Amino acid sequence: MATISIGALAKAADVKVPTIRFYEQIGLLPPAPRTESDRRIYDEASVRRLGFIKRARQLGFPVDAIRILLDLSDHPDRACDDAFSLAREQLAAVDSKIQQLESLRAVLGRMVATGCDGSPGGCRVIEALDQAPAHDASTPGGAQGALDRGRAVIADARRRSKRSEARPRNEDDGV
Amino acid sequence: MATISIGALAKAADVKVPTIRFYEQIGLLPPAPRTESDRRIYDEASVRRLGFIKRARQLGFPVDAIRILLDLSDHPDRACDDAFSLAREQLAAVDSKIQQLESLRAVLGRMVATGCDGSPGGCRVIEALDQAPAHDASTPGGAQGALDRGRAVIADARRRSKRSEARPRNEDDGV
DNA sequence: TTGCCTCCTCCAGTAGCTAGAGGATCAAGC
DNA sequence: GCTTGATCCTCTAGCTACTGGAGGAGGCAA
Repeated sequence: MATISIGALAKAADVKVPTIRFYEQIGLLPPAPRTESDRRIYDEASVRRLGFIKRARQLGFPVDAIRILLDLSDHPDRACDDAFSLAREQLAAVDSKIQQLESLRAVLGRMVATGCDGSPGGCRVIEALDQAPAHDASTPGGAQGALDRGRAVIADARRRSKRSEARPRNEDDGV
Repeated sequence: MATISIGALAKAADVKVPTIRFYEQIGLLPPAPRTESDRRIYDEASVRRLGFIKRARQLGFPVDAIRILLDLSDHPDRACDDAFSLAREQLAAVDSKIQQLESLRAVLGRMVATGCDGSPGGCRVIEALDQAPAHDASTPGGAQGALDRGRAVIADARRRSKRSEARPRNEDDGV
């Protein structure tokens, strides 16, 4: 049977050598048989398996999911419900990431679109970060809520400090 | 001046306590002054600064970018070109991430849409991962190229092994 | 005083690799 | 046979941006 080295496998599957060792370490790839001089040897099946892993990673499947997918791939007789629910989950995760990123893009787009007039103290980007809630369509009680909470906490502290002294030690006094 | 504890600051800015210490550690927040019993004390400015950081993080700015943004925010007299190019870069990064995710979604969508007929050995998800290039519109010489490379490397190894013996030691022989 | 809460520092862990140190082995050319 | 450069080995640490826990000290109300 034709065997190849780890470097050749890396080239064949377009994956870095340390990544292959890493996959072996975390159990995605089985421990490779070794030569007498302790070098890993692989074959065609290894290329296929590593390719499988790489494609799954490209699709964003987390390692734990890939473990299950590999297991299912090794046992094609089993029902494939698990594979389908993993794919569905992954699809849902990708969908929600896209939505999040699109609302980010809207905010960033507005920031950038307002333009920079070069006037001192008038940077829209900084201004936006200073004041605006970043995006809270999805987070009830989000940024604005945080601002309110902030003010409430500070006011509270102010009230308390009138009654009992806080005795702060700041950077001025010695060290 | 009203001062608050780290816990109160955390609540005010809706950030976890260890995160605040972490931000201090990496220099996003200045070292907080301490009480006599070594507890950190904060004020309204801290709430604003932490809010600034939080909003920037929500927009996906990396920490290094936030460092620059904070610096610009501290010196409003400076030109804000840097802030704008950071925002533009971030917008571009978000855009490209969205594009990548959308092509992923297409592949995953096809996987899921073909449905599972429950027949053994016929799982479309596994099949797709086994064979199909995941998505290589953006990567010239991507998955298909890798398959070809794989075959070439294996063929090469086969040829070589005919000439010089490879003497592999596999799991069977002792140990 | 008791008990609970918050705070402190330090360390380890998360995901998925990637890079480097320091050393062994291999293949090719002379 | 010897040298040279490529490749391989293990082990460790680093990356991002936090998060959680251990073990101990301080603060506050009843």
